[in-house]
Amino acid sequence: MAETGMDQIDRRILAALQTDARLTVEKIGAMVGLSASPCARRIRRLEAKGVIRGYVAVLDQVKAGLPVSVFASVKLERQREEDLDRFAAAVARWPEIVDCYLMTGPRDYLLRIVVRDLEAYEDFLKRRLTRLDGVASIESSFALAQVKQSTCLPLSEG
Amino acid sequence: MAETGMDQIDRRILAALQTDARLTVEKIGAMVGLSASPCARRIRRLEAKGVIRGYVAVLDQVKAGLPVSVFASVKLERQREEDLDRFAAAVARWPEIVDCYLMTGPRDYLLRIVVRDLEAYEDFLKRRLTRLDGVASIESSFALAQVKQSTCLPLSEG
DNA sequence: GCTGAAATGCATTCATA
DNA sequence: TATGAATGCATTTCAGC
Repeated sequence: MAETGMDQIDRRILAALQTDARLTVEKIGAMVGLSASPCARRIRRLEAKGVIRGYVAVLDQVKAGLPVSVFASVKLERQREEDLDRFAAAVARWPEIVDCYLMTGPRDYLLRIVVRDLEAYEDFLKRRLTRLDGVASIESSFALAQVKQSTCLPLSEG
Repeated sequence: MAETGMDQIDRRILAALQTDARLTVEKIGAMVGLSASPCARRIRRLEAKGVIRGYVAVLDQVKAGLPVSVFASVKLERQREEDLDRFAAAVARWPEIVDCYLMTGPRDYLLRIVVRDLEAYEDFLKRRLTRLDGVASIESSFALAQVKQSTCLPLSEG
């Protein structure tokens, strides 16, 4: 099992920051039963250990003018390390791909691609994904709506 | 096409905040060619319009002790509004489900579920998902690795 | 490792153009 | 609608326990 070295207070601090990163250390401290300075120290330590990767603004996809999410599952012709590396490099390069997972099972990757409309997706598919060396097949599924997007991992224990 | 009412400066501010929400308004202003106060005003306006949903801490799933992501595609027995609503309510209730999309095609929902290990997933499946009324079938695919997780939407134009 | 107080630095507000 | 100065507040640091 993975040892995280965190106690219950750390997890409660993380839960608070995953909900609202603008909370003051004083308020977070009050939530977890600590005063400001030790609370700040714990947060710095979680940052230094890399548990906290960063702080970001979360946008509304629709209001930002990018309402369409497409899930594309990709199968490669070969799964040698160099094939995987080349695919990962392309994925990192293209901002339309917002999420990418290496998967078990018959399909190698699952991507989430964010675009303005279906025409933009067609364009991305034709000019980018299908032109990439080593891609054997792509299956696209379209999201009609985002039912839930949580920024909080389920940290109840550890 | 969706009218966002944003100009190029707004988009560049959003790009900066999606990368690092801790940037000072002064630095963001410098990036986009504005001084602190008008830059702050634009940010408040984007918050008020709901383009910016909030500010959150992003965690490293592995270092937080929750290394496993499972994608589950769910098919319901019926797709009446009340069936969809009931499913959405359950999804909102369960913190293990971090993402949920209503999909086109033969499968109704795509979920991402985050757990500590496969045993925890089995537990979640048996005690929660499969027990939910109206669920016809569930197909699970496991992520071996997270190749990319971007917090930035591709805002290049709009 | 926590507390509480003092100091630093940033965001916000306001007067001005 | 932008600027720049002044105010107010959060974070950080430090002395003490």
